[in-house]
Amino acid sequence: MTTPGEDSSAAAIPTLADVARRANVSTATVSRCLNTPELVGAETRDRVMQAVRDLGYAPNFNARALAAKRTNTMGVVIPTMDNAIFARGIQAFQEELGRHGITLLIASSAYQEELEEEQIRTLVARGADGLLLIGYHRRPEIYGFLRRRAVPALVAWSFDMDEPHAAIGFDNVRAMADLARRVLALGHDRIGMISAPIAANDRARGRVDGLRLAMAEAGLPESRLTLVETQYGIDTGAAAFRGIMTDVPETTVVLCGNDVLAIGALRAAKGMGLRVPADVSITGFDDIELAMLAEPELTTVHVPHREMGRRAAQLLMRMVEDGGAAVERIELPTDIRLRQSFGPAPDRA
Amino acid sequence: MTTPGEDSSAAAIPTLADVARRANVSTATVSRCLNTPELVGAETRDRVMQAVRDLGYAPNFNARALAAKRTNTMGVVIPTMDNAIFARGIQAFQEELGRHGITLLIASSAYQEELEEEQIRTLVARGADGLLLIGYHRRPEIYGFLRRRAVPALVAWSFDMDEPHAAIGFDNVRAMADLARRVLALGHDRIGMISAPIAANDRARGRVDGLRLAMAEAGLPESRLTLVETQYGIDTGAAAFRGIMTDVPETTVVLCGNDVLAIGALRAAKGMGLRVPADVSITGFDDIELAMLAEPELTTVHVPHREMGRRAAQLLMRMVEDGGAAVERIELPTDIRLRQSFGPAPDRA
DNA sequence: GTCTCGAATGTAAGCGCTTACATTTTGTCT
DNA sequence: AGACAAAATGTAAGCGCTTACATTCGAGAC
Repeated sequence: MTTPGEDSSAAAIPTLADVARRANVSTATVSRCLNTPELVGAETRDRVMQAVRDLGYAPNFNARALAAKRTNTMGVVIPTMDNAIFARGIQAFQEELGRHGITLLIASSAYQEELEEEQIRTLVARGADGLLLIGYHRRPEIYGFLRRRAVPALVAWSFDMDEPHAAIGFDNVRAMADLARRVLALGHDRIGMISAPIAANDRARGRVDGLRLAMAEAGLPESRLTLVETQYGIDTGAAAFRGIMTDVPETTVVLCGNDVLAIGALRAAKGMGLRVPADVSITGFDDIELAMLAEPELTTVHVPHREMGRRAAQLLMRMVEDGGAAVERIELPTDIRLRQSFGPAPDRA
Repeated sequence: MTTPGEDSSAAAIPTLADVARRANVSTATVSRCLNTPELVGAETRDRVMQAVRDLGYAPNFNARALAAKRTNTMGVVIPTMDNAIFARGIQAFQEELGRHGITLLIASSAYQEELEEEQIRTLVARGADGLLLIGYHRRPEIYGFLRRRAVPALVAWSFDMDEPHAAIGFDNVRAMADLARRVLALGHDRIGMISAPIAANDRARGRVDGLRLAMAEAGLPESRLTLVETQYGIDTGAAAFRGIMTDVPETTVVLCGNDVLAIGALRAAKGMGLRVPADVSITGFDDIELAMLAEPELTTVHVPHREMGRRAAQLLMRMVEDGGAAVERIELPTDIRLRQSFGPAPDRA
């Protein structure tokens, strides 16, 4: 029957020691079989692996992490889950990590700065080997904390040569400036912009700056710009658009800080009986799947999300490898997708 | 300029013992301050907390988990991140957990069965106190494994009284049958259906079954149904729609297994010059944000995602509390949102 | 044969924390 | 003033794993 102390009903979770006992080796050998099999004799190895199978043994991750100081885990804190923008990039990031046997811990900050800090600390406490962070903006203390803990962090979705951190992303200022130049070239001179809240979001800020830059180049005074900041969302985008067109009916184009806001604007325009782009042009940013489905199709800035995710994974793994010694910065190109929602400025009678 | 002893290169990560030393107490007391402060004298507590702050101490999660056998962590495996359908529910799930100081580990299976198994095992190895699983379908071994490990698991997004597992969700069969009855009542008798792959997906299967059920009730033979299975995606939905309308041009309505496929179908219809719903009706399932933005607005089955997420969290926490003794099943109501994409069957000349 | 060396395995010391149990301190009641 | 319970704190044994170091063994090299 059952060996005494091996009461099946109490079937405890098998441990390394159980495997060792069954295979008649020391725990060290079992551990080696699992981690560095080449150091173990073939015969022994087979015996051990058989025992592993028999017992249905699975290593306890926490114990392993504790003993080995390495977790094969990366962490990421995204502003929100509920957002097609990050979904694609993160998915690619995860896939690439998965290919290398690394698990991804995902946390979301709900666009709240303090929550992001907390999540970062949690991730570090959980032993993440490296962290992917969205955008540069966060208190210096956090970066200090990360450095002290020797946890390599990679900033994504942004790129700025003036920032000292490792990053992979694109230059939000330049990307938006490029788009804005096209806009201005078509005679638009009463500009609206709907932006996500700028305070804690360098990407949003950069996009606004890009527009301002292009306007300055074109000699358009600041007064020609109507800027509205609003939370991320289709509804809020729609409301912001209505606000702009009510306050400044002469507006000929509304640039949006992201596609979701733009979709909202598009919808609001339709609701107000405005034709797009005959009466007013609308543009987005990100080129999410929806952009091409909108009616009319949305002109927007295309961002290589999947490539960014994939390469972010590779880069971060490398950083973990060599202790984050070198600070690499990778700038990814964006390009403008001109679609139906954008046309020349209307002739105002 | 650095404070002596704060040599950034050597600054080791502070441990419980460091805090204890600095506060002049035993490690046990520090631990109690952190976990059960009411057991510690006020004065001592202050001293310890001060030391914690001074040192910037943060508990090592893995060590804690190892010693305490409790991680305050839940896990979830979702088919894909890149999917508005789960995003909302999971976000609510996470928020509710967060309110109770529990972290969520998210893994994605890319709709692959084996990958899901692997992720479940990983999550368990990482010490998740409980698991949220999408749908019932998975090998019995997995459920056995979970039981042996005493990790409570809650199935979501599905509900079936015949299944023995704890669950919170809705009856996919009934929900789709309800919608289908409405469809049939309006004279449609050449039915197309675009479904996600059914093999490993009880939700998708249930929805198809629901349609079949309604057809049977209405006395419509199986031959009146054109069923296409295809991967999740707008493009694939569009392709499937084209396929159906090409093969069986008399089709008067196409029901889709989810909104994303339906959006694709809508788009394809437009591309083919078909008017919706004058020439053909189209319906979706899930009522994601896009449904109302589609052109025409999409008729669909509304699912209370956020409520499901929130209550799933509560239920799962309770299950962890009492060791998953009682098997609770919660059925959530769905309802039909009739919108523009759906109308009476056209008179075929 | 003896010596050396490398391969295979074992021994045991932690990793940073929790917690049962033991001990000391304090306050209360007679 | 003494006895005793309750409150506060300490002691120390692990949790399950990795890994530096020690040991054993057999195969050449001489």
